[in-house]
Amino acid sequence: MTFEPKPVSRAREQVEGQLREAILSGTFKSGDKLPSEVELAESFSVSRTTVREALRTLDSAGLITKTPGVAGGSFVRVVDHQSLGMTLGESIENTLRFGNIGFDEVIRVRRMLEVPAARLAAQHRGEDEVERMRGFVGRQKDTTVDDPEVPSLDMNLHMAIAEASGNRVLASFVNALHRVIRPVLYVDISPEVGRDTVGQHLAIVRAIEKREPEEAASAMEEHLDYLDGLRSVREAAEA
Amino acid sequence: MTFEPKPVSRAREQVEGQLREAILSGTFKSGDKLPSEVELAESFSVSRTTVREALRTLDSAGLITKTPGVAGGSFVRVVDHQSLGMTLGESIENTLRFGNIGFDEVIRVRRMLEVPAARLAAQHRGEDEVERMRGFVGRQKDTTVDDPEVPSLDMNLHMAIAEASGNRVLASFVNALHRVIRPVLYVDISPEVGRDTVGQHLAIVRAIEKREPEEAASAMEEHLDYLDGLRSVREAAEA
DNA sequence: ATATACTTAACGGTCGGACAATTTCGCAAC
DNA sequence: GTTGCGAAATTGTCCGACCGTTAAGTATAT
Repeated sequence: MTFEPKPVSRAREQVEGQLREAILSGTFKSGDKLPSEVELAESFSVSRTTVREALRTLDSAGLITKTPGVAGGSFVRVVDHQSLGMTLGESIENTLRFGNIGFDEVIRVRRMLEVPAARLAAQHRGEDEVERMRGFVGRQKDTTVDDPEVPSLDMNLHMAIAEASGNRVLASFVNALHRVIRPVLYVDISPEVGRDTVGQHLAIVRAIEKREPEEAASAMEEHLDYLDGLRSVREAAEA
Repeated sequence: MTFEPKPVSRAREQVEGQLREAILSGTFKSGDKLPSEVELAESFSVSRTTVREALRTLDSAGLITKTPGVAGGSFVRVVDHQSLGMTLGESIENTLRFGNIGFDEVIRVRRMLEVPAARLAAQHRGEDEVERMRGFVGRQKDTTVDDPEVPSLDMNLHMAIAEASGNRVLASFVNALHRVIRPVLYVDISPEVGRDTVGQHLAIVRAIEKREPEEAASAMEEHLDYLDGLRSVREAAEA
């Protein structure tokens, strides 16, 4: 029997652990306000400083939000797949900036996820979801390429497709990847590229609307091929 | 011109932002030791409390580690794809426990990633990576099903395959998913299931060794089909 | 009656200083 | 060589005070 020394548990960690467990096990539900810092300090018999450090960790982990003011306090955040995407995106962004993953690797994983997403969307879509997609494509058609909201329109469409797949893990992954892709991909696009993109988007949405999984998948693949082509052209020009 | 509201920046956030930026931009490199808390407090002209809150956030975000003692301090953590997987896994686990994503959704995304991973591994594998895989399979063959390290052996193999794909984003995603899958999937497995699993693992590894992408992909798909079958049988039994 | 300005109270945010706990290192003793 | 001990540096925790923000209530002016 190997004896494993258990790392000493600092007061902060214990408070943090108990609160995290209480939140995840549902003792505090979404939107609930947990006791004030002084109350928590008293019930744990620690200083307010220690409680605050624990709360800061939970805040940074996305489990709670803190708001000042008389009606303020620590509130349990809604931990849905949307916020999950944000959180994942941040971590990926860090690793990317750190240089320990490459942008091309992100792009390839994107393809692994978005093509099946389009296929699934064609199977599971609802009427309202198709309407949302059409809305994004329509607005994209009406905007000029220098409009600052072009990137987010594109991202919104891709995310709408991923959400229509019915798989929330898939949606949050796509969300996370786009958070990293968006700032890089949409620089210096010509009006012609804008028209091409809208056309490809329209093809994807139409296939989803018709409930044609394979058509949707190949339309998405074609779209991603087109984008990859743009990127390699641009990179070659820069070199 | 729309006037955008000014989200006031708390002192803690500014310190945190500057430090984060310094780390990500490479001013502090991996393993570097940041100035002590008192030094930081002086240079930012804030109290040590504020500096500590900022450091706590960075710690929780995985950018630094803090160790007490005379040779202690805040050190820049290596932000590689390995640690990324850990971080992503935690967030996914939270969302799963919170009930806002389902285990079946995790499983489906796993398939979207691991099948291409096997295919890519067959293309990009190195000799040492095959050796690692064989090592895991071999040890798995020699262990009994009640051995507590069976789950981690299985996970290690799947991760070795994902890493051999050469795509670190893919590897970290697979890593993250397995962190969630592991505690759920490996309960009450029979010796027969153990033998089947080893056989399927062996088939995958052999295909990768032979550099046969499609064979590797279909072997992986078969393996995942088998696991899904087990799960639905067990769920039916529980109901 | 309605809008405006002022006060109050509750809470998180910041401060400063103190002490405890942990770890490393050097040095002495055995 | 091992053990024991003290010194030093750094994070961890504590306390008490005050500042800043916010919601709500109250008075005041229009």
